[in-house]
Amino acid sequence: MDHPDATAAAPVPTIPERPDLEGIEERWDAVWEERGTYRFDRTRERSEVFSIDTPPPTVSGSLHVGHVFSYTHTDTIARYQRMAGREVFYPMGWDDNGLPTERRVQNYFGVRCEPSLPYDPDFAAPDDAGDSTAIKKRGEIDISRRNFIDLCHVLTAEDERAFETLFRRLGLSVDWTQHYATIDERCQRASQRAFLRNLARGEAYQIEAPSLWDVTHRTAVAQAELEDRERPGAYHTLAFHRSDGDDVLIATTRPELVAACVALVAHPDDERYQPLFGSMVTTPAFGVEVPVRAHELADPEKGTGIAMICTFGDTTDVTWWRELGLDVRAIINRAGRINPEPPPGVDSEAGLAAYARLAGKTVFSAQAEMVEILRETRELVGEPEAITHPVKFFEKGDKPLEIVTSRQWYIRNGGRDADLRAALIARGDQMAWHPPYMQTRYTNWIDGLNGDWLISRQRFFGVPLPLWYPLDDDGEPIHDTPIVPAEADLPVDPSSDPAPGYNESQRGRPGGFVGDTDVMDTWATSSLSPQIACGWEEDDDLFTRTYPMDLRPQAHDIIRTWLFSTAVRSHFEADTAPWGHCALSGWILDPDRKKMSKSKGNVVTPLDLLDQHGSDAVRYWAANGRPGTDTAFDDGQMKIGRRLAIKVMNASRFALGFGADSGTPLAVDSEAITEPLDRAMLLSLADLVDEATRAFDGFDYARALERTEAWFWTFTDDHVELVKSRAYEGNEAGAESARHALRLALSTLLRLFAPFLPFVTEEVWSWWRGGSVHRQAWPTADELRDAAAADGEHVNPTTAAVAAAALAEIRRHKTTEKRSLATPVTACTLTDSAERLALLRPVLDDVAAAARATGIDLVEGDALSAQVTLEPATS
RNA sequence: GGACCGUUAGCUCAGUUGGCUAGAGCGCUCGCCUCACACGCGAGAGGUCACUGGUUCAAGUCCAGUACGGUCCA
Repeated sequence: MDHPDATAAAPVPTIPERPDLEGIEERWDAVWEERGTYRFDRTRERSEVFSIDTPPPTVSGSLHVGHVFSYTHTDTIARYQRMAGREVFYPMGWDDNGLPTERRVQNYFGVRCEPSLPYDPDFAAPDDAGDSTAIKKRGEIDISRRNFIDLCHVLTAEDERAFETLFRRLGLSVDWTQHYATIDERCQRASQRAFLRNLARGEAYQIEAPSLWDVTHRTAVAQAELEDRERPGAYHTLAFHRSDGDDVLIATTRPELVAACVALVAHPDDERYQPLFGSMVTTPAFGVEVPVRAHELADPEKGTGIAMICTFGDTTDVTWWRELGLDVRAIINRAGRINPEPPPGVDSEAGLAAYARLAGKTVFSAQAEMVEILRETRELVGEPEAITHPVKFFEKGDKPLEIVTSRQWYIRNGGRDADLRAALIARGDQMAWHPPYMQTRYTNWIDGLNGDWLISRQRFFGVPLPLWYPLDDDGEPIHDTPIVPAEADLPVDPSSDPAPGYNESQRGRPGGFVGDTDVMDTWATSSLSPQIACGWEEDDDLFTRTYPMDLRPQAHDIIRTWLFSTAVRSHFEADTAPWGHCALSGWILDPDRKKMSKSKGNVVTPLDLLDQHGSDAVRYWAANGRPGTDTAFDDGQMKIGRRLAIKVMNASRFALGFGADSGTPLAVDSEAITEPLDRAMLLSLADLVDEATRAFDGFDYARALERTEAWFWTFTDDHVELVKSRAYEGNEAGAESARHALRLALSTLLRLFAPFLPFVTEEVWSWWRGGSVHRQAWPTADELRDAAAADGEHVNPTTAAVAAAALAEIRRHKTTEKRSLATPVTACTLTDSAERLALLRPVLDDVAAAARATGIDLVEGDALSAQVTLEPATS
């Protein structure tokens, strides 16, 4: 069934005298909203729907040029699909869940989340919010997690309004009645429900194990949130001691961990150390006996080829520790300081004395102290050798990650299971990747996983793990038997809601219960965006019409996080890939080819850009960025976009100027199109439609735009000039042919441009056509080819190019003579090949008229040339 | 260290299964108020397609390698 706009009757035309672009964004946004132009029609079948899993931008920041860029790409595809007959499901989400918001709420309101506090239903936001001096004076107020989350809503609501304003201004054809926020109740419910189902099926589990730990935020982090940063460090060569009195030298960048050393390791093939395998050595300073072991991960090239294994210095230590079955001798606590108590094995007098000098120190100062100790014991060999090496950081952190042992929740992701890994890689083959090489990143990431997905975070602002634990008679939690809520009761906050079957008064009491205080990783919620947007388990009707979704657009840097985790959730929950297509957009680079970033001060405010150039112009620039390709910020392109929008208006004014004052709607009658030049133009346009359609079907919006734009400029420069005289003052049939062809071409062009320039095309469409251009049918080449041969006569499509070349040749003479193009030609002889002259003859009158020539003589020759006599200059 | 992407006119980029004298826009130069548009129109200059080999009748396009830039992962 067609949308009503597609069949709306044409109005009496109203063509402005001097059309301009001022204010069209606000005007049309209001109209689209009022008419529900982009409202999703949920009566349509799945096969008729095109559903888009829009990336929810992080609310506690501000939108930047990169958003404008990539969201425009998606919108061009949405608009194309809508015109191509699909009912587009295009919701918008906001990602307000997570650390960035937490920090902002904390600072803005002067509060601190204390998950052990009960919910206070009467709590009101502090009235000195935003006043940092007042807050400093009174200090932070401790509030419950649920109250904290309420404040979050207050603050993010403002940002979300600003974001919506910007996106509307940009012309995104989002259905604004469909939206979600990752911390809202619906998302919390979905997130907890999915977790409980993962748990029930054995896909989620908890384990006490060494994991990556950010000491600043005091939380565990996942592999996907790591980044390597180059940091200065130094190799310290230390002497371990053999029982025969010889020393074994090892090089380490972390001498402060000697007390945590549990073994030495070298490569099994390393002949230097083979005699030592299986023997014991003692550690410097502490005199602890540790074994020498063999493992392939030891790098013979690195340092002295033999390394110390500590619990835990890095992820390789964890691997060695696990695979070699070593002891635990942990010395770093969750605050990133050396434990007050020495680890097992450190019990000699000298060892205890040395350890006492480290206890309580930060890792940084412990290192300095340890080096001092080793100098005193003469077990530091030579001087430390300064190096630069990659160190693992939490992407949002500013101190190196440590590894501490803690009880955490995980979701299986193939990191420990070859079958699951293969299955998830195979999911990649069920999606079409745009551009295709992005799939390699997905596959590589999964191949490189070294553990399951750690989802518990020791933070507050997030979706709580929906779990309680019974307390034994001593008041200790029994972690092995977590208590789960009924799905009907979701969402729950275990720190405010009592466990099922218990009273709140039993919280924390022996024999009672305790709530899990952790929240889930942000990605554990946003990985469910298809389920959330499509109404999983809450709106079955919507779900069957929209899921799995058609398109996931996103930036390529979050393939390892958002894209992959979404694939994991859909794999478990629905045994399917979450989408048929994923489109990866590139970065915006500044003119120096560096990634745009705030710290460099080169970020331009998107709203300023839209104000300055107009939304269509900014979209034009964005749509020129090819899928997956990094693109330089270039306001020159925006200026070109603006010129294009203006040109569309002016050309439309010309094309529609004939019969516009008759008081009747302007007709497009293909029967009237009889002139060969008009017909040849339509054939060329048909080819363009084919090409643009093919490009869009392959998600290559940039190509569709490029071709349409190039065709349009040729159209205005050549075709319009060639038919102008005939349209104005030709005989009845000739004039009508020109006019109807111009209108048909314009109607087609407006639709081809509509995905890119939604405002100006809608404006021009409204001058003479009914309904919204954005709900019209995408043009087809067939309708144009039929119109070009309404009477069964076929024209050679090359005709248009030959005529244009002839006109250009005459124009060149006028330019060379430095005369106006309006200068009359008193005599003209054109030479060209016989074939081309045959094409030229039927359209010669058009060429002559455009050249202001009384007549043109044709002479057969090798190549195109012209002899032109101009009317003498009157000076 | 591994993988992926890129390298075409001063700048930004097209160039689809190998087949033109390698294109566009911007910028530059020179002109032009031509009844849609001076926010415009016409014309011109400008390139050893990063480099080295190879396949082929034919390579910007395919293959191998090198250099440089970028990204992701170790």
